[in-house]
Amino acid sequence: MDYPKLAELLLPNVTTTPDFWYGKYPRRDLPKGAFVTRLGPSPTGFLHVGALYTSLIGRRIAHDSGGVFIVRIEDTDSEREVAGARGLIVKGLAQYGLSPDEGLQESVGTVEADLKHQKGNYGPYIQSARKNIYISFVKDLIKRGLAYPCFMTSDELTEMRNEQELAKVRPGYYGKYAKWRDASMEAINERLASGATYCIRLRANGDQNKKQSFTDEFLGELQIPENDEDFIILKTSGGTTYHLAHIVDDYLMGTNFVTRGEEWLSSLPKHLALWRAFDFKVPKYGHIMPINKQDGGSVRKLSKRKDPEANIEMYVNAGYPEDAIIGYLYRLANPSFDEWWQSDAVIKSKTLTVRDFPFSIEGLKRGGRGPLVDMKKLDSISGDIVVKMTVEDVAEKMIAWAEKHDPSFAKVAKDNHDYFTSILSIERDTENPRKDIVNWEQGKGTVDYFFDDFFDAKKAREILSVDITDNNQLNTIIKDLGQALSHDSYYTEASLDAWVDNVKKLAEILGFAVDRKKYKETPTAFKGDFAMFMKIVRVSITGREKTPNLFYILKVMGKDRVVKRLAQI
RNA sequence: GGCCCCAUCGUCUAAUGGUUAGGACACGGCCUUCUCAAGGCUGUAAUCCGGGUUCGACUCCCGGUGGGGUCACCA
Repeated sequence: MDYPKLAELLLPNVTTTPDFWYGKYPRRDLPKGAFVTRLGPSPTGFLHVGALYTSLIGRRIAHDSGGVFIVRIEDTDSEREVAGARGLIVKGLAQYGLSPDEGLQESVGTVEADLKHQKGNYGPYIQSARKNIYISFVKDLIKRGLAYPCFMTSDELTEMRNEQELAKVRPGYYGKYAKWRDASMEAINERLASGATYCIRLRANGDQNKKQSFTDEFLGELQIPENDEDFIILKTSGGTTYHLAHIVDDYLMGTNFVTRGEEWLSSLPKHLALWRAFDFKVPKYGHIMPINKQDGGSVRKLSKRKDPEANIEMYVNAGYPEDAIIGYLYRLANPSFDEWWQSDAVIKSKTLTVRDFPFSIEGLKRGGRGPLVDMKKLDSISGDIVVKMTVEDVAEKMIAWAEKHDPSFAKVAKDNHDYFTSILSIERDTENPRKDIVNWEQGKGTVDYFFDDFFDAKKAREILSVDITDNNQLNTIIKDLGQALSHDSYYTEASLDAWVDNVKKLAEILGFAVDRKKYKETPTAFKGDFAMFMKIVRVSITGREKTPNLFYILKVMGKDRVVKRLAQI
């Protein structure tokens, strides 16, 4: 068989050769040990948490080594492409501070338009714009007898698979099932003349039963079979498949450390075969275990379709600070995060953030099992992050969140900005600050009652009625309370202790026992206790049973508001 | 089903032949206390099963079992 002739016959218009592209994309001049990594998202929907996770790891490996992090849009399957998805990817990465060194910086619409917003000398960074590159390499493979056309129709393929299933053999286009592998020029010409369409397959030279040892940077040494499958590298449509694009792009772009999801592990033999077919140096590979979720009795990969946790949008909507997500993902990548995060150096530092975590590739080397999402752990990390933020920062972020998700709250918080910050300041600048805000949505719920618009007098009455069933008695207590709390002393007391003494006196006057010991000895006497008195004060001015210390609440709310609320009950 | 990978508290994991099997989150108790949060102290809780090898096994070997991934002209 005259392979060069076959190549010309099949792809007469392709005049560029691999050599041309090698000249156009020279080898990178990087410091020794520098890694070039990349994310290859396909624009099929929202930005997946797994993509964020993979980016974080890949980007960190590149930057820690003085290398480059690339984002290449992998849109070789036009049918699955979702409009606007490129924008979601670019924006999402930027929001989490994971923008690439090379790749799209912005997505404005069409591929052509987006290409004007890319950075880097190894582009285009959108695969659909690289077709002419791929085709040169495909032609080269045909010319060297390493690839050939296959005219099998999808019906024929299905039939073949059925036969294989019946015969209980491995399905696929390999060995004796590779019908067009050794077809004669005559047979090919005949099909071509009849106008038949075809795809291009790699001529495999491996043996499925032979194992090769491969060292994955994260998973360690693996035994993987050789590739014996004549897989497709160029589809009938003329588009390339992922496999071919992966090798051509990563070679040309100088990727020397491929970080990708573990689901790719099983196609590694194909990729190895391709690197060898081109005689390229095989880069390092690190396969990342997927983030899993407990679903009933079983565990499965976080699903784009079924799991809201997979969509970063969910975390944005709930108002988690970006750093909380980053911290959580770091913790998934390197469990040593916990130790670092809780070290004195970090706790006492005002400037250290999760971004300063000393990430290590070593920390990724663990059992080949993906972690389960743990929202409680996320909350714990997030709470730590929020408590480290300044009050102004918290106020600003919460308002920004509320403007999108709770406009009425955003308005009162903005209109009463000073009041809002003093609310958020409660028990904050102490040695052990309150850590009760985990995200803006939940945080809003812990402070909204300070605003009259969110104070529920009816609810307050309901709660109190449970303890004090006699309406007249309750009215009397509240009336007395209103009168007493119209004195400035309850709002101006400097120390907590003095304030408590003052309030205890008031409780006694209103007929409540203030001797705590007595209450402890006879718990049933609770109703007459100081604690009960405080509960009445708390509920009647906040509508809540759980709030920060009343000493601070009175101070922040001020006399007028407190008295007004007591009158409403 | 074939192939590949994996197996320590509920979860994430530490301990690479000798530890009372450690930590974090979650959960319980106590302290503090006007409730909550925070904080301090503290508790419950794990080496999948069965065989070897060894003076000694979470650790090494074999076999089960269980879980995950993957088997496209999708990435």
